[in-house]
Amino acid sequence: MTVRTRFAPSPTGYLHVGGVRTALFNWLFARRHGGQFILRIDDTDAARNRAEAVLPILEGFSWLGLTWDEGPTPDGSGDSFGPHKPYFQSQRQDKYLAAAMRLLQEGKAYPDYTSPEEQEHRRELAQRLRKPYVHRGSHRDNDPADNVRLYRERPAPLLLKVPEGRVVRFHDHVRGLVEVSTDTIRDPVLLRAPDDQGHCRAVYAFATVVDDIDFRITHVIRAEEHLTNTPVQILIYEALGATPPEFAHIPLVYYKGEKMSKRKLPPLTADEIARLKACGWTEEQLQGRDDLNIATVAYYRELGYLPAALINYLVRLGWSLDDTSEYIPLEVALQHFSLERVTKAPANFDEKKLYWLQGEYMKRVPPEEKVERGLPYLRRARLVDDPVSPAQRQRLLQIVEAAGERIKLFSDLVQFAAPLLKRDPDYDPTALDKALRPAAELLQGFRAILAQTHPFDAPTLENALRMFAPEKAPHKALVAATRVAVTGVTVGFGLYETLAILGKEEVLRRIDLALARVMAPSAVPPAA
RNA sequence: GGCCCUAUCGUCUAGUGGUCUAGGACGUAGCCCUCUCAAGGCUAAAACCGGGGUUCGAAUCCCCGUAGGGUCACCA
Repeated sequence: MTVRTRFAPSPTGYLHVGGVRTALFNWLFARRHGGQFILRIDDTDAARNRAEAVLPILEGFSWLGLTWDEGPTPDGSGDSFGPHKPYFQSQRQDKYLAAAMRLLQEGKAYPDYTSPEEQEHRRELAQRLRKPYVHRGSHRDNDPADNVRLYRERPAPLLLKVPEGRVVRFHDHVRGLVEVSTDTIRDPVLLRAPDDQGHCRAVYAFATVVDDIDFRITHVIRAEEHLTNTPVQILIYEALGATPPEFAHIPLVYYKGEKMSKRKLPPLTADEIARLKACGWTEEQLQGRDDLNIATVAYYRELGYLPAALINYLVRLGWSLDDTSEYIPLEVALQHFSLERVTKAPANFDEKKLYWLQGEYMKRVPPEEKVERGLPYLRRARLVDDPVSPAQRQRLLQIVEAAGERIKLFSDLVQFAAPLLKRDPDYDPTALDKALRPAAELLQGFRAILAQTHPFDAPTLENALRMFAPEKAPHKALVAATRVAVTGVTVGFGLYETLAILGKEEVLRRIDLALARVMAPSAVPPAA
């Protein structure tokens, strides 16, 4: 039997990194065993059933390269592809209904007419007696035929009849043997009470089992929060006469010691907002993007992370290849992934480590690609024309090559290119004061040398500067002063490369500009 | 509260009774390299939750605590 796994997100409008990790484990497991990975949209809850909320999830998967063999079409139109379509639960209600009716006729399910007030009352009573409340509905022991008739006349929540006095056992691939007494399991709701249109829609726990049987899912790999759900589902499998799949419950992803929840998304810190702004976003634009968040895939995509780095980070979160490997490209993970090496304890999401891995992957990206993928950020920051001229592209390539490993994120291109692409440098007052002013005369002297330098390339320039200021201290001072003069700031990639890229004319112009600022400070009266 | 799960450096992890004076990585600190910043090199600080067993021997097995978490929906 070929392995078939699935990931079943509900359409929330964004892709959560915790969800991606779960999906990734499913994907890896299926691919490793030459099986299929299926995507299904769990939208049984009408309130969450928004077509436009599916697309960001599909786009996220496509961006990450996690391809699915069956499921929704990638365009988010609501269509599906694959032998068991449709793959939207909202489009499969007839199947749930049919399955539920079968259980009703067989006496394995029954309508429950217990009022919510009565249920609440019983719950309170049980609480007072310090006993767990295990709900059993009103018509549990009726004759099945009577129940069928009754249900037709007066629909109500349809409940599964949980067998009493039994122990449900299953072997979890991560947790080991799990055992639960059925006496602690309430009769679960299969079908809801009729809604305004009279439809009795399936509840997730039921729909998921019907679908997993239908789709021939062999391994259910999901987050640990579903662990206590599993015995109930096994009971549903049994009632439906199906063999339950294998289960593996992987630990949750935490953030700062708490579950990285879809509901309570941590707000962006000032630092994170600043990083987004550095990508060219404005405050107003960010207001409307509540999907940009340390917990969403969109956030990392926006900042200019590589999908491969995110994938590598996520696969290492709760799984290890061996005792030393950290850099684990997808192909390698694919060859070695096993559920046996999945950890049991929850894992904290560490942005710093993700950032480091990103750097490792970025080292292997060719300069041309860095330019290409940095372009959207440059456009947003209005640093390049659209479309980019060949000359501009050439200059960007020089910048990328000079910046080298300093470019960790594609969005970093903005910060390295901006000082060179802007008309005039934005002079940082502190830098001007500290680095330029004390070395102004030195710089003036060096300016004359620069005017004579031929050719205006990095090695020649370095030579020229070293000849002009051979002593260590003046050398350092001159480098700092020149850097501030031509870029406005104290940090950046190699000075000689910077000068060469700028070209002689522009360098001289900028030096004059800077010198004018510091040479005539007395002319500017202090602000009143 | 009931049921269930988990527990090694700040963080991610290796470790499946002796090779553990516990290994790797991120992060942190220091030094080196150096025109600043990155990158790189070297070094350092840093952990087996507590208590009982079992055993010649326990991070590893068992029990009890403790702490954290999940779940108890006509949410998924």
